[in-house]
Amino acid sequence: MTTSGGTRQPKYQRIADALRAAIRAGEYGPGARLPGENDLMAAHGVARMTARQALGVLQSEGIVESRKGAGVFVRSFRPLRRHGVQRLAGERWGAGRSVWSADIEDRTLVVDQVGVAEEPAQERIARVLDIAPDDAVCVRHRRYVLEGKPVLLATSFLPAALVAGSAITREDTGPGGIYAHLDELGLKPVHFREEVRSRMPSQDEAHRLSLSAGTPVMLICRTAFAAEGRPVEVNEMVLDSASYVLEYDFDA
Amino acid sequence: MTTSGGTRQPKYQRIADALRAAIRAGEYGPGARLPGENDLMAAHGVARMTARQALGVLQSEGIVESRKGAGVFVRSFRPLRRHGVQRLAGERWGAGRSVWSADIEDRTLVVDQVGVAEEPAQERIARVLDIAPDDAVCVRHRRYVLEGKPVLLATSFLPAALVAGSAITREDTGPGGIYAHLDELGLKPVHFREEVRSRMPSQDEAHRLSLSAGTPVMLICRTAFAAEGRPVEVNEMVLDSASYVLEYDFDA
DNA sequence: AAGTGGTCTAGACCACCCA
DNA sequence: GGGTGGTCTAGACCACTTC
Repeated sequence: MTTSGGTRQPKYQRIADALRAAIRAGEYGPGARLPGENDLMAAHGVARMTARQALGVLQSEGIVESRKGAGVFVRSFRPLRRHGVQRLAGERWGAGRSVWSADIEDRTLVVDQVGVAEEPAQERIARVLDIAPDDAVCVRHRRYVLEGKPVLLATSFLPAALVAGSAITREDTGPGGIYAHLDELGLKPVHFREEVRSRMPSQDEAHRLSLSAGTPVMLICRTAFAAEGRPVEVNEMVLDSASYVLEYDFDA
Repeated sequence: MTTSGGTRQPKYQRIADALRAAIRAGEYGPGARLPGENDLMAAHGVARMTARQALGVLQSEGIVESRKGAGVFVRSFRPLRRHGVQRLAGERWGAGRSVWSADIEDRTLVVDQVGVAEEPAQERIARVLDIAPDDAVCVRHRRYVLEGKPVLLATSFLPAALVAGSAITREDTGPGGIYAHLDELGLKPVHFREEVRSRMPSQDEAHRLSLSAGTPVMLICRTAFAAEGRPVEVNEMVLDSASYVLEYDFDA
């Protein structure tokens, strides 16, 4: 080992580390503009691509966001809180409000896009709903927007045989939402299972949620069960992870 | 506009799209090796950095993984299932299977690293535990490993005043976990709250969990409450999102 | 030893944002 | 119009894996 030895670190990492430390120290607060590519080239004596790579590190860590022609800025977060358990308490959807309208704090979620279709069930959906593959399912898609920014994509699947002719198959379900209508059909959901994952978004998801680089999505797959364990709905949700905190309360 | 016109797309995106489509079509299965930088340069007539950028897109989407000196490979996933509410898990609601059926279980989690310390409480911890800032807390850190791969970092915080002298303050707690010992102290947890988020990992987290690029972490902050709503433990967990599916079961 | 991905340079042109 | 980030080139050397 020579005198110079030690842990060799790439230049772009050193630059990224310095910027990250400065951000953590509060030198650049939320929304602040970072030194640009030209600044970094001059300050550290590196080529353009190296300065870019340094900024790319922070971007893919999700702590920084670039705006074309404007600069690189520190991101800020103010997540919504989603209550997994109480939000589905019977009182709430019995009273004629949609479950989502129970959402949260002083900011309001708005449904932005709605689509309803009848399709043959994909295999994994058929398995969960306990129906034959290619049996028809009612597919309801919605996008939710918070203060102009899309934050949630939701797709519900219901066995078409159960909901044929009901308001569930129409774009505007009227008051109460899906669960109130299932109740009217004698299919009141009494149990729920939610499975939560996280991954980086597909291109399509990133586009539909206007996600900036370095922002993962959370996936919630919720299955609603009526009496006797009969699955009546599968709801696949894609959430902007920068906009949500999920909360689950339960007893030992 | 010339004959070539149309929607202008960057070359690296076109290349990335082609590779992604090939992977989705099953042309490259899990673990398969993709065309390397040199292949892409030749096949598409682009410079090295452009080929690299294309592969970088897939890497930060988490669907591909590069191994230095070896190549770029399609990633494969086999997540563990973590049951948030154990008492309700099982066959009771088993009429419909879960979406990620097949896989899992029978693989064992092993604790890899343990550390115990007494420290002044950070402000956010003090607030949750309902103690004064800088009151002493017992901090227990653990890392869990699944088949050689670290998948979970957990840090527990308990008010030092409650657990002083008990086995909880020792590295080896002996038989039974923390909750059994809390029970012996008359502080049996009867209620839990879990808050779930997701984001890209810090450098430190990525290193301790051996995460490859494009892999977010899930964060679970669990608070345990004893009788009368008294908070007795806060457990902050950092999970490799590629290794976990969280499941929550609850009644309406 | 040959091939791979990782780092880095010194240029270039473009589209976009803001003053 | 001047500055910004986004794309792209044609080279180079290195550390690493694989054989």
